[in-house]
Amino acid sequence: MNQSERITPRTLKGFRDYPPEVMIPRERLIDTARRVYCSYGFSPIDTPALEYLEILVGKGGEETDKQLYKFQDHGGRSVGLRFDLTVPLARFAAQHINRLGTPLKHYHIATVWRGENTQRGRYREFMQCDFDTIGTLSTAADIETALVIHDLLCAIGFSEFTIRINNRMVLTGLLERLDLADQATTVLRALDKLSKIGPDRVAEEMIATAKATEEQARQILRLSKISGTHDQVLKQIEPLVAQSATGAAGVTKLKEVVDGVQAAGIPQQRVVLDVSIARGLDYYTGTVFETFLDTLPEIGSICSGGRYDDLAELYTKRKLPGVGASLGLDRLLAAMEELGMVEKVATSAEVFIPYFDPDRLHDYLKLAAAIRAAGIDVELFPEPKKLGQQLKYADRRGHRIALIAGPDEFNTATCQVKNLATATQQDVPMEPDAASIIAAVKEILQQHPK
RNA sequence: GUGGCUGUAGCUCAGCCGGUUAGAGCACUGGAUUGUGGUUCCAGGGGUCGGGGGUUCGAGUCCCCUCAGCCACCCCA
Repeated sequence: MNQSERITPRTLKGFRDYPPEVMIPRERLIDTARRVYCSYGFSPIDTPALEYLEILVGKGGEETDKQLYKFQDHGGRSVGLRFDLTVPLARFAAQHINRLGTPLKHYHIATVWRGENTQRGRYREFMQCDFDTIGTLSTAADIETALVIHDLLCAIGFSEFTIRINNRMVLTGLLERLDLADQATTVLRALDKLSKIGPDRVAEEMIATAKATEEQARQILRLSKISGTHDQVLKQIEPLVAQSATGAAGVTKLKEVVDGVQAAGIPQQRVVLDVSIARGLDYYTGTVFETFLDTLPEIGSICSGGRYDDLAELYTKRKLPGVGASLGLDRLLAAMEELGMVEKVATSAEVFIPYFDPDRLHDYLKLAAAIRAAGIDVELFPEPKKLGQQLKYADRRGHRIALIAGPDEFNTATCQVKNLATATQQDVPMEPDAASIIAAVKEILQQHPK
């Protein structure tokens, strides 16, 4: 082919290829998320990547609409790629609730698309792992959401992280009292930046964009000075929202959530009441969560969510309150990569069989089949190269055990079981069903678990 | 979407005021070692210098456009 005709292989901005060393930890993470979600009784769902545009538009606020990938399909329909998994879930719930009943406990692990500018841990195509409880107003579901986030991060292998919790009603109550309720979104957006830009600039922004007075801004920022134990924080918030029924209810809910979380046995320091977190998305109405890694806070929240009691009302008359959260799989992976938590292996098969004796292909195939039948992943090298080269390949790919059998071994009906990590090996009898070999392999895998 | 920085081998980078055949380390392939990997030694392959256009006798180097990455804003997982 002429060089000028050749197409440059490339990927779009914010879209990535996933080679094995990326996919293996990625799939492990997905497995972990599945396991934790299932352990709380959540069951899997999926929805289409493409939705009618009207389903997606106007749910997360102006900014999210700008980031939506939208176009006309072949039939002239206005369509869009899903921006998150919460909006499709709300549609799903509204559409199927009569058949499924409540409460609905679902998890949804899938790709979403946002046409925004890229940055580290921030892509245009990325995967979210959502779990949601639909159809109950009970605070038990809010508490459980925090517990799932906690268990999930522990299961992934984190010990130093902080789940920040707030309730939007607290903020709404305060804004009502200050007669700023109609500016809620802009005020909350500004407040959300508190940890990043500091109180002075938040105040400036509130005055500029939300038309707040200096006194109003000062009142709101009193929240930011609140700190201490859960009880201390709650005591300080109470008087600020006392005149507002909404605010008082928010404080009560907040207390119920932290009490429940504590009762479930979660270490206090991992859960922080932070009245400044507001979440950008417009649809949150109650409890909100953000989760930060203490060792890498600058990457942003890696698991966020909250209660959205009115989202499904856009699709159904029926009241369908929901609460849930979303693990940002790709952002978390970027963080783990940076923290050196991602082991670089190119294979998940523990056992490697070198193609040693060129005349014994069938014996190797049989051996591999017997080991696979025992539930152990095994790779047979495809060509009878020099043994040293094959072992080098096995070492590089991250196999853990090599089963070496050449003419000598076949003559004595044995097989060398070699532990690649410790460079030790043992001769094991090779039976037709490979029982002794399988036993030896299992023993090594047990002694040196991953 | 706006602004800034960056782009040379698979990776990390060097390459002077534009000058002839574009370098290093690591990685890769082969050999030393015709049956044993992660150490060592030797050899080799691999680049139209992100892409396109311009200035120039001459461009990796200067200018413009474009694509991509990073950073800030914005927003968020």
